[in-house]
Amino acid sequence: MAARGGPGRRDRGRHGLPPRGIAYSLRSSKPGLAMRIATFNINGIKARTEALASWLDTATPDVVLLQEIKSVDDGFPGEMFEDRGYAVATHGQKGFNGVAILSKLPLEDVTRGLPGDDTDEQARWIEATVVGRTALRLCGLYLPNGNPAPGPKFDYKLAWMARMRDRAATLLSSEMAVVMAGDYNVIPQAEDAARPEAWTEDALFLPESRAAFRRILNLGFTEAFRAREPRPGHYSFWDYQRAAWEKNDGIRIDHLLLSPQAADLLSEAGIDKAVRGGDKPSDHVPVWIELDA
DNA sequence: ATGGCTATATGTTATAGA
Repeated sequence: MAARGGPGRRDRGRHGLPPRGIAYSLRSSKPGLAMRIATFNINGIKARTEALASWLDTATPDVVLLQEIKSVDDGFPGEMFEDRGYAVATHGQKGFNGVAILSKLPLEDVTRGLPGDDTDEQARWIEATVVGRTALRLCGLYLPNGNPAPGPKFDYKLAWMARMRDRAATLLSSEMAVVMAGDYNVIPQAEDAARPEAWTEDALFLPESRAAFRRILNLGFTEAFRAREPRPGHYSFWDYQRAAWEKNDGIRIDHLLLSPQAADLLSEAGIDKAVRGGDKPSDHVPVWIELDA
């Protein structure tokens, strides 16, 4: 039987960490070695500032991609997060939509808006690069709901997904590690809903929406949570109505898609379900991954 | 059940969400 640890073990200093300057990858899940990246549709930053701050203090993510800040850039309480050591980038809009990124590492090369339609005024896409052991391109997205379907809102959803596919293909060709995370407003499979029969006519579950989602995945992305957890019954959204939370009548629509270079670094994925039971909760909860990055 | 809550701004009503 081979000794545990293998080559390189003797090079590690105290705490099992490699000495500074050693560049080999650690396939370890030790706390502090992984970068934790979360997506969270907070449903209004003004109403959720306290709940978000307390979740940050508990979960201590390195990066958070926020959706539905429902605020203009100037109205975003960035100081509250800067005080906690986060760099902040926002792409806001008055009243609804709006995305933001919080990061313990500096945010570089921030871009706002999904390419492909200069007439699209809706704030649903933001990108930035963070550099830890490797450079990581982060994309935060709030994909259109699309209801009622059929109709112009559903057409907008499908057109937006086609634009996202183009952007995703461009990012893949860069060969960077890429994380595209957010509220996709797509239930990928029946096992991602407690009552799939209730969603058959809904834009979140119509075959066209699911096919468009698969077309993006099929470029070569890995859906992180499903890659780590094959079993059904895990949700990220529970409606405020009809006692959906109390009945666990949820759907899984918040996802993190990883390019091959990012998927190779994936060590953990999870859903912070308990957040839904807190004070003044969003109707979504955080979904997160850990990367050895 | 024809959206039964919730958040925001357009603000004692409308719009959007999923």
